[in-house]
Amino acid sequence: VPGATVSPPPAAGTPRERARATFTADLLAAARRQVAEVGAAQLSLRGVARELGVASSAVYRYVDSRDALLTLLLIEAFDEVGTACETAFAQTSGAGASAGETWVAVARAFRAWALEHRHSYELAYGTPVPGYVAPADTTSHATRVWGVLGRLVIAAGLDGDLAPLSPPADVRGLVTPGVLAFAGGLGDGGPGEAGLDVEEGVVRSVVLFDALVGAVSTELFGHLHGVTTDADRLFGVTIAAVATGVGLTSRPPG
Amino acid sequence: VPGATVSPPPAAGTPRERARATFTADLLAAARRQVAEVGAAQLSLRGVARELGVASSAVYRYVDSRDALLTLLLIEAFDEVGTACETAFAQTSGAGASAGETWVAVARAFRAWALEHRHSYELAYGTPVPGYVAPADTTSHATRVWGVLGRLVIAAGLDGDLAPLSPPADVRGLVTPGVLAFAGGLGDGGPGEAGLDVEEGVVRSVVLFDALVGAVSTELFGHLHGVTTDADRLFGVTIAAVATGVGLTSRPPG
DNA sequence: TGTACATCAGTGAACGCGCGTTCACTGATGTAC
DNA sequence: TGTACATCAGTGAACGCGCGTTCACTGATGTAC
Repeated sequence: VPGATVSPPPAAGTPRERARATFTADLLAAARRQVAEVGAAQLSLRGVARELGVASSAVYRYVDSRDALLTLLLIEAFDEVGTACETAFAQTSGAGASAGETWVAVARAFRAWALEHRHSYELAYGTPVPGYVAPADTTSHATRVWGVLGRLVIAAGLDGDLAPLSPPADVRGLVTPGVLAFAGGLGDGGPGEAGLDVEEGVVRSVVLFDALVGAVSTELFGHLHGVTTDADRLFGVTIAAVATGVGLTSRPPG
Repeated sequence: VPGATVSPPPAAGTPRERARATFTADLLAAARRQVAEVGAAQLSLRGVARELGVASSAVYRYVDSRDALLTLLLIEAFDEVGTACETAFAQTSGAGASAGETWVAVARAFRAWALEHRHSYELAYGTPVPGYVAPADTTSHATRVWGVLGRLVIAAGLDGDLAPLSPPADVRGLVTPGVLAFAGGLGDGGPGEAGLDVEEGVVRSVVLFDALVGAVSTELFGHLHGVTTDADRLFGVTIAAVATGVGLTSRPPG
């Protein structure tokens, strides 16, 4: 009956596999909750096991080590924020918004995710967790936000919404070949086809990325505590100002 | 002999007091080294005691708790970076540089300190140390960098180097009264006398501050790893772009 | 100058806590004939 | 359908480590008379 295995039933696999899958899901959920509560640096396998009502050694049937669990959560975090930014980009630019408006929407999505998942943000963009180094296979997930920023710049160029860098800067040789290749593969046919300087585009993306991390980190880590009466609005103004800096013009409608 | 106590000798105080002072200095130095090596989150009183060759309980004669020690180091960090920025500001603006040039110099000083004191930067501007809350008396030290940025904006306004916020933004009611008062006391007579909108000036300072933290955090926390061939130059371009965003024009010389 | 007392520095043991990881083990679930 | 064996899940105890903080204590350094 080889055909039977082709179309998987609602819950696929042998009973054992299903049990394993659900327990793994529970384990990840518990780990997520733990990170949300105490932060990634304080994530402990024993704590997770405790929450699941299971011996601490049992966790090792499902996960190689604490660091492996951290990696799973890190990938999840990058995917969440990546999806949030991609969605915001698609919806806003799809609705015919200017590059500046799209940028603000993406930035707001980034911030909203960070505020909702404070400790995931810390794990992804904060101080590295002591003793933990993210393995190489996390980068493809981390890159998704970069992809959005890159396409944002490209779209702005295509729409004529891109002012020259001001002050003018020589960016030749600033960007790594690997990243140049990555940027070249973005958008419809890439930035080159749009007559854009790829290197300069990457630099603009870096400024945008720095702005995201800067604005969210200062707010989340308490450096704006007592400074503003309306963090939301201040974020918007801040983000818009940076847009001007990178040359993302927000043309008046019409 | 009350007059004798008025002019303190080179090493002041009773022998006991002097011993206490030097031991305290040694303790702080060891704690500094420890933070530089393993990071603030991993700072331990036992580790410090070990480095000093002393019983762990002995440290409690000099410091109330681990948190109190962290506070001392945090204040030190803020003072270091504050001094660095203040010096850069004074030297550059004193040499007749434009607002844009002064801003770049201050930003470079900020970054240089961060690179040299990685873990102090993390303590001051990174993810909060789990379980530690900075007491209120650290804020006056944290504020020094803010003071530099504020005076920078004021100086730019006085020199006519300040373009209107672009895109124009309504910033009324955005800033807390306390911070408005702080900003009003900056510079020679304050921003009001220079015909500046104090609230708008604070917002500009926030953008600059976010840019500092953003650029340094992304670099230090590894998010630009493999992106650039010259982090120094990229930082300069990034920072200059933000200057344009907040309206700090760098007029061509002459 | 000398004695009696108070102050302070530093010791070492202990309390109580938490952690990651390993390992021999008991049972249950699957598989092959 | 039934038996013999292999696989896997989960247990509980243990190893070895580190931490912050307390506490009764020994000595040395200071102070008052």
